[in-house]
Amino acid sequence: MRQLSKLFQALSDRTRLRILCMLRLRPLCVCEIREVLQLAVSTVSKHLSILRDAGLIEDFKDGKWVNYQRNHDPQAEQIHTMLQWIDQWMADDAQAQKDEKAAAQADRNQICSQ
Amino acid sequence: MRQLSKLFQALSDRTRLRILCMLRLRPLCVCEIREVLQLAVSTVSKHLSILRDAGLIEDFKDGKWVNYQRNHDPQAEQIHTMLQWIDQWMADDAQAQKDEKAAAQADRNQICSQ
DNA sequence: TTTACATTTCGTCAAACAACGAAATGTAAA
DNA sequence: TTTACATTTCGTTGTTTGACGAAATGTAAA
Repeated sequence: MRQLSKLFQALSDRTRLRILCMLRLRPLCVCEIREVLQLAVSTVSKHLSILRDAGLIEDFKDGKWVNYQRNHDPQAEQIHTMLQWIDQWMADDAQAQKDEKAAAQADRNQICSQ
Repeated sequence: MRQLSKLFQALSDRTRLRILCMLRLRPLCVCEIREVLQLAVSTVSKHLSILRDAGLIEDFKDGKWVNYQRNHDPQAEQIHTMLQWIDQWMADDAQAQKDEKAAAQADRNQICSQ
């Protein structure tokens, strides 16, 4: 039950729901997500660690970047069901659509190192 | 999205998850739930109002008692899916089983008016 | 190894939250 | 109407949370 409440706790923040929606598009690095959300990098990093600790996303490194993607572990059936359930709920969400659009145009090579 | 984060916020507290599990058994009044949880009545009432505002449960009056049950509105498909998903996750949860047992034995006519 | 820079960790602050008891509300029986 | 009592609302308190900037960490190129 503790793990379950932790999962829901991770999902109870709108910023984190926005991140989950963005990650439908493709894996994103912290600065790409930061660009869309317009929040401090440390804040975004914290949100990502909460989503990861809840088992909703995972990360993989690519040079100096850390990419985040939705959990692809085939073991985690319930997480996948939950993510699909969220996708369904958010299907027509204006903010999510706006964010996905912005994320699609975000390019880490342009955004970073400013 | 606001409604969705509100739903997850309601689900992010272990006490409220325990209440949802108890309500699998039958509709319960505040004092029966209070008996199982061993919390102040005002605290339980607050938890119930949060679950209700999120659309997870509904109440109906029976004399001086207010009964709470899981949402039975046939319109609320997504809520039902979510409740089933939670049931599945909690299927083997020891605390939930203990609570359901305690709730089964709780009798409002004995518990109340002490 | 030095440098550049993406990311995480740390410390702080204001807002939100869960708990409680006391007071208010509502309902049914006396 | 008075009384009893289940429930809700209100005000307070300690804890958790989300935000930030600064400092620390890690990685790859110079």
